[in-house]
Amino acid sequence: MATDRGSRTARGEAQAERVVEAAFGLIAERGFEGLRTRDVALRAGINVATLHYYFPTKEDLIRGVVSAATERFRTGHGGRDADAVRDPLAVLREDLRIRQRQVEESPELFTVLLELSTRAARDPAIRAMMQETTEQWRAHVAHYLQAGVEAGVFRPDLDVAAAAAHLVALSLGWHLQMLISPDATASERFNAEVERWLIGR
Amino acid sequence: MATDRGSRTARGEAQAERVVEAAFGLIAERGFEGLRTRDVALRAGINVATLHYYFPTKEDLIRGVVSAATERFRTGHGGRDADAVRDPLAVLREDLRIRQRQVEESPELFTVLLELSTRAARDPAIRAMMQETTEQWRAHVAHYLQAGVEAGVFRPDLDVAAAAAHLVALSLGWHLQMLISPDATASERFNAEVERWLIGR
Amino acid sequence: MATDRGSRTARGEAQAERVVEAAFGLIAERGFEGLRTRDVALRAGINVATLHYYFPTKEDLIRGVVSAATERFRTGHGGRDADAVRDPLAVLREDLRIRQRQVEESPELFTVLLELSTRAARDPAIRAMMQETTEQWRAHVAHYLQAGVEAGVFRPDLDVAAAAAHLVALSLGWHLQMLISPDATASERFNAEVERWLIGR
Amino acid sequence: MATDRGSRTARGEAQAERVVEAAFGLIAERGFEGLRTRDVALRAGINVATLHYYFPTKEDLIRGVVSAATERFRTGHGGRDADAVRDPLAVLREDLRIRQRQVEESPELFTVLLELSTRAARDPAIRAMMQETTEQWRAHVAHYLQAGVEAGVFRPDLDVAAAAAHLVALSLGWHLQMLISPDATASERFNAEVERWLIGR
DNA sequence: AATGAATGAGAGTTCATTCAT
DNA sequence: AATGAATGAACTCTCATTCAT
Repeated sequence: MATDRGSRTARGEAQAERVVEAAFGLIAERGFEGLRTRDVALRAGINVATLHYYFPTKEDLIRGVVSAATERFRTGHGGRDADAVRDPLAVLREDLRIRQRQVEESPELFTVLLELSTRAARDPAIRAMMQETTEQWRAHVAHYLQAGVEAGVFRPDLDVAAAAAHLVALSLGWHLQMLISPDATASERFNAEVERWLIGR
Repeated sequence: MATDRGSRTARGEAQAERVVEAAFGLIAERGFEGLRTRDVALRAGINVATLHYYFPTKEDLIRGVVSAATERFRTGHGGRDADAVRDPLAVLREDLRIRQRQVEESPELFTVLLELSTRAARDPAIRAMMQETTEQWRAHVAHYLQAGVEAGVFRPDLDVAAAAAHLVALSLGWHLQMLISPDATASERFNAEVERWLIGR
Repeated sequence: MATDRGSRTARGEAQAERVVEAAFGLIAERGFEGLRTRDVALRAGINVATLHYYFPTKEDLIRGVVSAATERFRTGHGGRDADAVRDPLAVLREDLRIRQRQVEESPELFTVLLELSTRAARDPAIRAMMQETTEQWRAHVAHYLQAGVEAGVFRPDLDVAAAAAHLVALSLGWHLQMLISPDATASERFNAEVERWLIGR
Repeated sequence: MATDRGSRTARGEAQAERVVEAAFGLIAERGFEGLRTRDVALRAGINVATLHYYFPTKEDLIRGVVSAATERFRTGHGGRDADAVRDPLAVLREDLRIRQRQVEESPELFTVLLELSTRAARDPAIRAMMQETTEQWRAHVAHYLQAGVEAGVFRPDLDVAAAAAHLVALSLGWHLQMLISPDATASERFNAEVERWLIGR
């Protein structure tokens, strides 16, 4: 689903994904500046011309990477908890834990997302894709924060909307920090402080 | 002080700064990918060869930009309040307000800092410069948070270190969000929520 | 008869002609430089690989176009008047009129022939085909000019061979002119002058 | 004068001309299709990058060639006979002879001009340059034809404008013919016939 | 201190052609 | 008879950098 060329064989689809995967890895390693179509093709085990067969321009390829990266990120927040939230605090903890694990297990995802963010400022197509992702995330957070307030688990005076935005920004900023100072603060104390804030003691 | 070539005439110094300024602007507009020495020289009103006289390599120029950007950023947090903090809450508010104003008045600064962050992950020299900056910032925040706790303005159980890291990450994440969704949440409600968190009602 | 692959089914023949037709159109529109097998295939409604089934190489395809173009051109000069010419002046006028109409109705033919001419200088195979065409044309003109001289319609001292070559060159040059200055001179006055020249009043 | 970059050293100017010269030669040899910037640079004794320093795009280079070719062609028709024409018939003969010599001595000029003509149909900038050239040529011919009519050397009923266009087209067509059939008709008989036409016996 | 000219080493993209199916 | 996929070889153009002046 990286791109949506109407006619593409199952095999072709797999190839395209392999290409995106290769590009993803290279962006993680060398950033956007260091992204060379030739290297992507090499890593994907194909010829540059073949790469262009799947992604006519480098821009298209990058869009494919954005699509893959945001989708991969999305799987982080469970998503389909559209209705009831039994234990809001547990969900919050799980959420923080998932993010933590994601950063530890696949830090490249965040490196890439950060690279993409700088592009988002200039490329409307990318911006739209990333906006949708953060919006979903914020909505997800707001959902269980609201449930927590109603259940009396979180502070009754919590500004849910602001807090959700706050949490999202916090996560983003945390990851950004990690790029600059990989040896950052202990996350346990950090998370504990977040809980105290939301619970209000 | 943009760069530290010991020997440079006053006029030369001014030229070098003009060049860094030009590079800064171009990074803000087009990102790192779009940075061309030729364009920098053009904007600075000189010849490319002349640019290379001042900055032998592009890397040198970028280092100059990092240095200028971090310095410009540093002026944000008052800095010289090394000792007493009369009114911690006022300082917090002032701090949040300053950041807000900075984003509004010179958003390029953050765009550039974000670009630099992606580089920091790969370039130790840049990383060191950026680490120092965020470290100073965190120390500054921790300083007045501590004062606030001691003065009984903030929650007595506040984990000052974690909260300081939290606030810095929050700011960074907020700016990052702005790049993706320029039409962000109302900052007043956001700030109010931050205060409630720190004060604990 | 576009190409001469002995064995080709009726359907295959039709396909091949459709391909040549497409190539012809594209040469007219974009010239030789702009001729891409992919585009030809697209316009012919088939796949590039299929095109190569009919025309193994691009060169083969071009030869097919030459063949089609010269044949189409040939239909211009009546041709089979091998023996008697009743009214030489009428034939001349008809000839000039036919050329005029051809240019107006299908200018692409001349555009393509011109493109082919530049190739003829370098490709002996093409040169041979084009030589034959112009030679036939010249012979046809010489035929009725001779008849006209004998019938006393044209000047008795007319150098028939030279005049025939003259007329052919004139037509070619005229078309060439049209490419450069599409808004050319009125053809009536032009034709009248040609008549005066041949008749000698 | 190939291009008109405001600031260019005498040496730079010479280089640019050498490049155009090289391109001219290659077009003559291989046509437009065979024109490769790398080969042009090689023949001019410079690096491809240097070529692009003088001519940012291939299109620019081609325009340079057009400019050089038309200028070179223009020197054929004496030009500055703006006023009196003593001996129109002599001028005509001289004109025909000059063209003949030009074709013999530098046939590439015509090969190139023909290549350019096909481009003229698609590129307005080139078309304009070529139109101006043929227009000047036609005006020059008309000038001495008119003088000849007035002097009683040429037929009194000669349609000067049509005849001038006729002569220009004739020359163009003649050269075109030469590309297709290099072993063309004897030019003396051809020229004699032209004279008879204009003189009217 | 400054610049026009020059360049090596790519970069992205194109294209005729081939091959497995 | 037809096609999606694949490729080698090239092509135009770019860019940081150098050098002579």
